[in-house]
Amino acid sequence: ISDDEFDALVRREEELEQKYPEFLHAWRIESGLDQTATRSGRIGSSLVSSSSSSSSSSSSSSSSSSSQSNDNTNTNTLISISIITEPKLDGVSLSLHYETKEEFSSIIDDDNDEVSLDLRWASTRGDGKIGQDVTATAKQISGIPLRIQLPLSSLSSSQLHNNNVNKTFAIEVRGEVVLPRSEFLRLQLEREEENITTTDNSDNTNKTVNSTSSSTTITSFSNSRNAASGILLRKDPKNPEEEQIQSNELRSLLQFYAYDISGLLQPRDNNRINTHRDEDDSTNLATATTTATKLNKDGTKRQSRSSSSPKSEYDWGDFDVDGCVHKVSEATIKAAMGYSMKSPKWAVAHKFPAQSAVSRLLDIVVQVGRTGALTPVAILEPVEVNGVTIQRATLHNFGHLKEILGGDNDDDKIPKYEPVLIRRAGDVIPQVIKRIQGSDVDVGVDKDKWISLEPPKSCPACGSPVTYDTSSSSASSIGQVTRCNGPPLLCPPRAVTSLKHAFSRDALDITGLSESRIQQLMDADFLRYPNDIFQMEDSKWGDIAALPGWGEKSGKNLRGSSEKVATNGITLSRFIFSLGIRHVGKHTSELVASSYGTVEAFLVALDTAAQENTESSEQYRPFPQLQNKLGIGPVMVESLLAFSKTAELSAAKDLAESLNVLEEDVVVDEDSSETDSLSTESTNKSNQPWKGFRVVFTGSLDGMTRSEAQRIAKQLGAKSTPGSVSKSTDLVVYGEKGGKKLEQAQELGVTTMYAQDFI
DNA sequence: ATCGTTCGAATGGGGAGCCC
DNA sequence: GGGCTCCCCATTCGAACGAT
Repeated sequence: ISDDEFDALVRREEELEQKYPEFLHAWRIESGLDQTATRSGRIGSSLVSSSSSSSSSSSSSSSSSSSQSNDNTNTNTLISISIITEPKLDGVSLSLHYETKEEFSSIIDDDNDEVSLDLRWASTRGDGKIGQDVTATAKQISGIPLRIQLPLSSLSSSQLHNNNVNKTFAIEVRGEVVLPRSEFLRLQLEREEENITTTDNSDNTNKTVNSTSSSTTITSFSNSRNAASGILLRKDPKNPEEEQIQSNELRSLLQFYAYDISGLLQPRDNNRINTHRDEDDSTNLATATTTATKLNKDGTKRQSRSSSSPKSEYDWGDFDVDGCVHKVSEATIKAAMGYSMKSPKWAVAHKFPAQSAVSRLLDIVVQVGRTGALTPVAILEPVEVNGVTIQRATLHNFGHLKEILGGDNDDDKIPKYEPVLIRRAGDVIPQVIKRIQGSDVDVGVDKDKWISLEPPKSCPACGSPVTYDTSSSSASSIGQVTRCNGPPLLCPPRAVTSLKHAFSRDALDITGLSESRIQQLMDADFLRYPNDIFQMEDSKWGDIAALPGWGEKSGKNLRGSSEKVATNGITLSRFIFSLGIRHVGKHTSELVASSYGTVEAFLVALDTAAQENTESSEQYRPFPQLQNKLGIGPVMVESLLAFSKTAELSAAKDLAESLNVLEEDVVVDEDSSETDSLSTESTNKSNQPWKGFRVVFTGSLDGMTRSEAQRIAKQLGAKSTPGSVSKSTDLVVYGEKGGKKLEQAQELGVTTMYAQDFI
């Protein structure tokens, strides 16, 4: 529901509470949170409700609870959580990695009271994927220290007595790179002026090779986030000194504000570096009132920038802010809450409402996706929203489309030029909100002026009949995805997007091949299967370079890219991901890869599956290795089975032939491949002391991550390794600082085991 | 002119675990 | 077993940048 609807509900609740105070929950009165909860909307209420659930059911596992402070005998114990609110800067996120020079052991031995960490590298996009390496630029950005000193006392005792003595000690600092608005405006003016003068010159002396700048006209920046991004990604200029200076100047305009420090920085005994405020003090960050925390540790004196702008560095009136972020400040609770794949779970963003505008619907076109999904897209009269022109917006599917545009009578068509309300969701994505009935344009009965809202009966690209995703229970057609049911490779848009997917960065990682280039190569008969790029004959590379839009350089680059992949090889999970099997994305590919280890094993499994009788009643029979894999269910197995029976299987085999597909190794974080010793263990069925157990891990397990431990438990026959303790739990393995779960286990009489014994 | 990348949200799904 | 939450998967949009 929209923020407006939510606020309306909150107001109604307030009214009801005043009218019937006898129904107020005890926690609302006690917590003192009720005011903020209603005022700040979602964030407040979601936190309140989660803490209320933990107090109402005695055995539920609240995320963390500071166990020392459980001296309160009240059954309605509330966990006190402090929330810090900061502005959400609109910039480019940056991940900084700092590492000690020496191994960890020597740091302790030297009787230092500080650890120094040096900036190793900086990359855009910190989570999971490695973004672009921008280390060189980052070193010149104001607010990014080259070295950080941390007091040893800030490290937890478990870290100090860690077994990993011969590892270096590293932390990751995440933050936002921004260009202050004043600088942005100044740059914009400068560029506009420069453009006027250069265009004036070029009118007369077009031929003169100008020495000051490249021949392309300098376009002015349109918004400060993109400008920051552009400056950040700008590479080191090779040639003239002049450009070098200009580049350095631009870089020095950027500023960095940290919002998260993670890695091995842990609280010690819950005292040191506990709340946000303490964290600030210990690393000499800004005070709590400054909102954006600035990482500005001494030791590295940044050259102070030109004092043209004497404003306070914490005056965020000079920054673009697109909302605010509410964060849990206690480090222990933050650590317990952890991260999802994309973002921390201890922070919630509350964004400013998006601007909306009115446009007109000109047409609805149907796009064909890689999996055959037919997606309706609205073609709109161009309108300006938040400084950009909107002309298209996805309508997701035909059920959703009808709900938005269907009108009062559930029409199956809509007149052209009908006004629609649109906005940019999150200030980025064009979105059609609703139809505004009552057009001032009368289109009459002209058939061309009416736009159909019905899904097509056949694929607009290849003419194959369509199917509708059958949702398991609901028979309603709302929201169903319409799909092209024909052979994927005979449907042009599907063939192109399949190849695009196979060459994408997370798959085979071939650069220089966009969708349009792939289309071009397919039309010219150079490309049909992914493997073709690796089997290209020498002469054909020349032919490609001769195609329109190509050149010697681009041809050579593409060839270089493919040869690099061929020689360096790719991991098994990337190989599997590149096949584009439905329901088998990046993560699932890793799961599958970790089940088979080698391509050979994987292909053999597909082969045997292909020969299986489809009528088999046992769901996992075609893929016994996947049976106990968490995260892989019947639909995925079905999808793999379907793939094994298509012609694409032989294409996959060819690809495996010409590529060096690497065995998965333990470098992968979660659910990584099996090491040799483990796989022999797993094949030895007799060695399963925990057969059928449900095993829960809690506390820190020396020497291994929790996911590693969970995997090993499964090797030992464990049935599942859930995250919390319940009645059905058979065994709890506890390490240092295992708090609540251990207590619960003892209450429930579940068997427990010390982590060292487990190891 | 093209390519790859960045920012972000919305849709409807599958898989898994927990509570009742 | 139904209801619910959380994570993962696929798909869509546009502007700006450096490099080519």
